Amino acid sequence: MEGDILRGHLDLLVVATVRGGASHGYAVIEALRAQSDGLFDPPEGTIYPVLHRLEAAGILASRWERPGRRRRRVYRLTDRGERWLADSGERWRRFSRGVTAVLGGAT
Amino acid sequence: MEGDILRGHLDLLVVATVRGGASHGYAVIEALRAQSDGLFDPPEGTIYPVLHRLEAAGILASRWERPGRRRRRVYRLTDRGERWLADSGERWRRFSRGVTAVLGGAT
DNA sequence: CTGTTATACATAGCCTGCCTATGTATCGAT
DNA sequence: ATCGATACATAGGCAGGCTATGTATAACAG
Repeated sequence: MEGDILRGHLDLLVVATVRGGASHGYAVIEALRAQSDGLFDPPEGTIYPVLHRLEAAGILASRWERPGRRRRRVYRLTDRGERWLADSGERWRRFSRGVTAVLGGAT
Repeated sequence: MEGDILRGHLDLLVVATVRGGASHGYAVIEALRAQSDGLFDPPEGTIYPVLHRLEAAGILASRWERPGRRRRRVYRLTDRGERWLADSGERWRRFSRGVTAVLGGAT
């Protein structure tokens, strides 16, 4: 990956993939890779702690499932998570506009 | 400011402002604040180490100036810095497209 | 049936880099 | 004289993404 470029934006990406249908940790990783066309490919050691943190913050909620014999922790957005996602999306757009403005015609 | 949201992108922003005419550290801070419409307002303790790091990396070069009696460290882009800026601008656009793609219609 | 790969989770510890706090010095305005 | 703005610098805190490692189940190749 490209350094720590996700720093500060990873929570948003993870919540967005859960919102978009990625129900458990492993699926989040695959969704990020697929939807970013291979650009984002975070290791498991990055994603699982993020999911725990987001659950502790009340943004996600989880329950265990076992579709075969293998267990999965399945996540969904809480109401608070929905609001958080909307706010964070707006924050991202502001940030992105800010960077673009600073870059200006320079590049 | 909004947490560590600049993490991983600050070097790009600083180099872009120098490229855009901000010749010394204090001016970089003001340029970032002005050009981002107040969104980015990094403290001096953030910017000066960045400038030192960028100079050590051969991206910027500096010399001392004293327009009055007060000294300034005046920066310019090296040739390598010009190339680095072009590459980093491209990296930023890829990153931005990636995030937008992951957000999808979700927000 | 054994080894390898994919699926699925988890945590300890490292390291980067942005921030807070603090210090120095010059200059204009009050 | 004092305060704010200008201008530089560095030490130390700390969040968070990454590496490394460990567990377990399933599928498939040879």
